[in-house]
Amino acid sequence: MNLKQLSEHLGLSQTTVSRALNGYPEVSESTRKRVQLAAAEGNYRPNLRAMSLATGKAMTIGHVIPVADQHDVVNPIFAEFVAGASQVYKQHGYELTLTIAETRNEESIYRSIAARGAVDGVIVHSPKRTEPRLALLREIGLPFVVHGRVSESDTPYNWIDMNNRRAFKQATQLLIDLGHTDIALINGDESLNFAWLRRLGFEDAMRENKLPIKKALMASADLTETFGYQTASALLKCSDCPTAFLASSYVVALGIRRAIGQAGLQMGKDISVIIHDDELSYFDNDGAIPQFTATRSSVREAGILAADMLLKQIDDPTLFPQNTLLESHLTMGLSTGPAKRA
Amino acid sequence: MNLKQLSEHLGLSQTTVSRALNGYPEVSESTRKRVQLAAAEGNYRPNLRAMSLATGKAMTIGHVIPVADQHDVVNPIFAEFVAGASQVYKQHGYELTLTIAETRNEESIYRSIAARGAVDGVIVHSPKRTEPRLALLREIGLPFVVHGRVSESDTPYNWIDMNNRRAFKQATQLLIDLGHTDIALINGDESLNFAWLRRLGFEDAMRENKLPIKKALMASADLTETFGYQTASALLKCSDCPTAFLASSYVVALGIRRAIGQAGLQMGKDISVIIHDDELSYFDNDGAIPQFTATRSSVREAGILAADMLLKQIDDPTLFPQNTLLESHLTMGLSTGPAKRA
DNA sequence: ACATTCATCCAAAGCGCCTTGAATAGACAG
DNA sequence: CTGTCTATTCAAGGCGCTTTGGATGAATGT
Repeated sequence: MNLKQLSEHLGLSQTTVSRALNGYPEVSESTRKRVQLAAAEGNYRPNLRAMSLATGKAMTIGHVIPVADQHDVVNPIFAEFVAGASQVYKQHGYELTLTIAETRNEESIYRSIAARGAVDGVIVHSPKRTEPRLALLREIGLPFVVHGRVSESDTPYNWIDMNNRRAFKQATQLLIDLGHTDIALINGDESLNFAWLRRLGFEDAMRENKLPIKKALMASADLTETFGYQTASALLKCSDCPTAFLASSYVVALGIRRAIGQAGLQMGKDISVIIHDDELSYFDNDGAIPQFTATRSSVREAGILAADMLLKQIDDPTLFPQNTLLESHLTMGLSTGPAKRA
Repeated sequence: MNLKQLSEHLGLSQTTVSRALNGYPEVSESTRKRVQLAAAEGNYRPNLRAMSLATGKAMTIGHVIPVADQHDVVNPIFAEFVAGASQVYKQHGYELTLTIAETRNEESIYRSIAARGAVDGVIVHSPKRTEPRLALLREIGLPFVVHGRVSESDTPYNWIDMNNRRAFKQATQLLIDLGHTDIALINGDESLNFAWLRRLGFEDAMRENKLPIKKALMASADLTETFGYQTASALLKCSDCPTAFLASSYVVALGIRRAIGQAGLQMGKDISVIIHDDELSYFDNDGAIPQFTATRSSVREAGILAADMLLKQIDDPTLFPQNTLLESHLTMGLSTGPAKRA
């Protein structure tokens, strides 16, 4: 069932039917009713392609997920973020297309997306400390919202981010207050800005408390369970072991916990751990007392807000770029305790 | 830059330019070269919407992810599956759109997708034991591939699945061979077919070995860490505790491991655990000896195969439905050992 | 009675592409 | 030199929708 058929069926012109369905005022209420009824009966849905060709709007948002190569780790937070964003899109009649972009093709992929008219805007995931994508997207003229910030950018742009620096400063301070001085930071890839900011937050706190920042206690890589395990295992064997760990994700903390257990130590007693918890739905770090002390921030919520921001920007391109900085909540769990003096 | 502009720039008709770029033979090689060069220079990409309107093909595949409600758990395997599938789509010039469908709207969502002409086919995720979606999609006439099988379906359809029943039978047998008789099954939601089949596999082995199947040792729910922890904790307190666990996912096994540790027991010594491992990239259950004994099957690989199957089906709609049954590999890890007699 | 307004509705153009059917020109055969 | 092929190229229509610019008739005002 398409517009033509529907209009013939009703004995009306395509114009009138289209207007009736799209809420234009130049249609009498009685015919509008009639049209709506017939459309519902015939299960009529305007063809998205035709519509978008006619209006010039794609009614689609692109999510571009960067990976180093095809076999790279897929960051588990994407699914959760996208789950949030997609709610918003659905409400506004938008579709969501997903593109996995290898870093080396990134530019051509963005250009292609734009030139093909496939999307009205994109969400930029996993920004690096310096982001060539911003300039690229501006040049192309494609509206975008970054999930995360870019440290080194002068020109304003849309972003939504969690206050990584503050969260990790706060978490570090808590560990220091508990008496820990040798704190290890198991961080994400520090060429990514979120990880970089977390490190700065960590260093902020250490410096303010006049504690030495030891390179040996900092590691940075993809946040896999194995990375957490191996790094923590090694650190727990060294001469002056850390008494506390700061973990950049739940997953990596699982590895740390494994290492602690294997070393015959007890988490929350011998060794303290604080994680950043993105509140992934299958790791509900919850219950009466959460197992991990954590800085928490819902990445699904971030997805909702980012989608909202992007649609607003598309709706009104003259809008000045928006920013949203989410604060995390520090919640006490079972994984922290006072430092044991060596 | 669109076709018209490009053709005017070249002093050719749109027909010729279009044909030159799409590889039709009615164009001299010299002009084809000229056109290709100009297209590359002008960064010309055919507008996807116009193309799809003209050809009637959307050049897009839909992935529809069912959830119970908006706040539901997002299964972590989707991201990995999609990562695989998207490789294939890219190679063939297809886009991928993602839709999260609440079960209660499912029918209208599929109908809407089809009527809007937004996709050429869909991947059906998370099939239940009985699937109204199959009949629906057939009625609509939308090509589809199911990731998983539906137990109760007479009519053939495209699917790709892992041999869940066999995998769990095999895993159970291994535990039995190690001397375990009280084996707990921590399974996914058994209204979903994969979980149902795993249960059948488990029961197959128990029955063949004349061991009692105890309802009290079987649990079924969303595969979260907490579910694993709580269930295992409870089971380890009961009078006749299980000496082994069969876990339907890595995540749920993490919870089980936590419970075991907390009970003062040792995994692989006091209690054995076998998991099914979907080989998620951030849980590389690998190394010299994997931490978990597991039946393994790459869900990313499944995504690749499913996408391939779907594109073939779209390419030739007369094709008889294809099936692929993947076998899992049982690999020994640190989490299993001989049963300790009580 | 005539001009003017207003509420409805419609015909047709256009979005950017592909594709059918035809035209043109050069090559070749008779 | 004319007729027939073949190789190239083109004009125009159509995909399904929105939207511009009327058209129509009834209602209103003078």
